[in-house]
Amino acid sequence: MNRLTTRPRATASGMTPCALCPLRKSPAFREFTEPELDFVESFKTAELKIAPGTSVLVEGTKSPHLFTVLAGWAFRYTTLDDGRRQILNYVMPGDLVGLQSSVFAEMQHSVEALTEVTLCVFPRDRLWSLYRDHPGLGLDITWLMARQEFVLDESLVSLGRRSARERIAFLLLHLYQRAAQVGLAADDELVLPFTQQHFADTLGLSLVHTNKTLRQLAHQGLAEWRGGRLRILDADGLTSAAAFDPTRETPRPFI
Amino acid sequence: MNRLTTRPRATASGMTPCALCPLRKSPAFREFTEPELDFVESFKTAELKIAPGTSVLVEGTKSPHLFTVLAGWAFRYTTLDDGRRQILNYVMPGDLVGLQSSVFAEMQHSVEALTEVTLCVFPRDRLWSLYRDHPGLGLDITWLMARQEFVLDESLVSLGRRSARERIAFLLLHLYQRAAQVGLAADDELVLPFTQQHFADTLGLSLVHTNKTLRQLAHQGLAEWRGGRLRILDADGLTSAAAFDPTRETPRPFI
DNA sequence: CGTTACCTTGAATCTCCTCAATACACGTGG
DNA sequence: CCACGTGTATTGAGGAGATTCAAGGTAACG
Repeated sequence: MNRLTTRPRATASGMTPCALCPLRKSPAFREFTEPELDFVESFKTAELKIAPGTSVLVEGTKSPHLFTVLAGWAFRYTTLDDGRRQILNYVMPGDLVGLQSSVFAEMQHSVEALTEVTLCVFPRDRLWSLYRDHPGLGLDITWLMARQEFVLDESLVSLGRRSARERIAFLLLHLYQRAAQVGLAADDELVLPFTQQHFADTLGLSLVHTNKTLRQLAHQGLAEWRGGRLRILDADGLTSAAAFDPTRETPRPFI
Repeated sequence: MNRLTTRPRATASGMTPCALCPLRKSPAFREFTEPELDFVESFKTAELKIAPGTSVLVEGTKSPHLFTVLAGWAFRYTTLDDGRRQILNYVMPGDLVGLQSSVFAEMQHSVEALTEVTLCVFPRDRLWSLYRDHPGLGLDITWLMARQEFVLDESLVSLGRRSARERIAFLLLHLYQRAAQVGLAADDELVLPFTQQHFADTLGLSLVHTNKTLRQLAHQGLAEWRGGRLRILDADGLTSAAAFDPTRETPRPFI
């Protein structure tokens, strides 16, 4: 992994040059070639910082932008007419946001920030030139989408076939693992920047039952979630409580 | 939509030439350019016919192939250690199968045929040249994946936030709509080439409860499923029973 | 004509949901 | 400094929806 020499680049003021992108330091991401880096840098038109609770994208609208998460947590969700909300997945640094609007007439889901989120903004009408001139980047997008699909598959298994206890154990492990991959978690500890209501809406459970099951896991010494901080006390116990399929290897991400 | 003149092409014997692909007649798919058609034809290395019940891909294995469904129905699923099965989605003509193995070390799910299925076989190690030399096709793959992700999103909402009755109504409508798009259904009728057990494993419900709820829908004159044939008796009633979000526009597919 | 696979229905049970009340932390204004 | 409001977490009680167990019915097939 030959690190690129960091040299100054022309970018809009205030924007992180892609060459200095903190994500590139992560071993989880692949190295860009020079032309790719140049392209991405010209493709990136802005950097956006949004406050917790702010919507990045709203279902039913059309966005001319495509985003990449540089820092912070968000979540993707849809709501039914009567207010029922289903959180589809959590969005972390390195994730792509809003590709769907490049493909469909309008957004089919919303995205909302949980912490302060820094986004790199790309104009979606230049997506075609990305595919045409930098097929390696096109393949990377495919990679990201396949990984995303895998996450959705696993969620579907959880909601369809796992008990409340299993779902919760699974989600806790999943979030820890994903956060750890981008350096947001370590030492079996992790800050969860959301409420148990979010958790319940992810799991397809009621808030009350989610809370009771979480308390059960804490009481059994498997994991503890207090004051917005998760501590995994017994990773093995939690794994078996999750009905994890141990043969399942989690794919490594890159951008 | 300027239809291409059908002319003979050199292909392996017994294989349908891509120029004559029956799927291309469908208004749901876009027209290929000449070079694209040539490439796809050379990319396609075989045509495979498999019997109902046969596995196309098996979880935990590594496949060197990428498939496209030319005809027939299949389903994609995973199983937990103790045998619980979750069907992730149904695979119909025009769908891509096995892209995940092009991206991950091994398959994370299995695919099994429901009817006799005809597959076009592509070597996954040439996927890179597809992206490099025919970015339009790369973009098409992105399109297909985005559509697939949308389907998974909707399933997640169903399993997470809809009642048994709503889930069943929704799935019936969803299947009818998808089948109709590729010419497998019309006049509110559709052949369902699987059992209620498959249905239950898709919906995250037990077989018994699935059956009882289906009977309820039949009794109320909304839809009837007898002898492998589904009849939608009251599309509007079924739609409202599904807790459909009417603002949600279903994207049109192409390959 | 018996076997097998699938569909159907009833009954008992349990998981999870809703309703309801309380506790706790935090910030605001008096 | 304390009363108060708001948002979140916690716990109990009762009930609905879905599960499991169990038993038949029906159709296809050798």
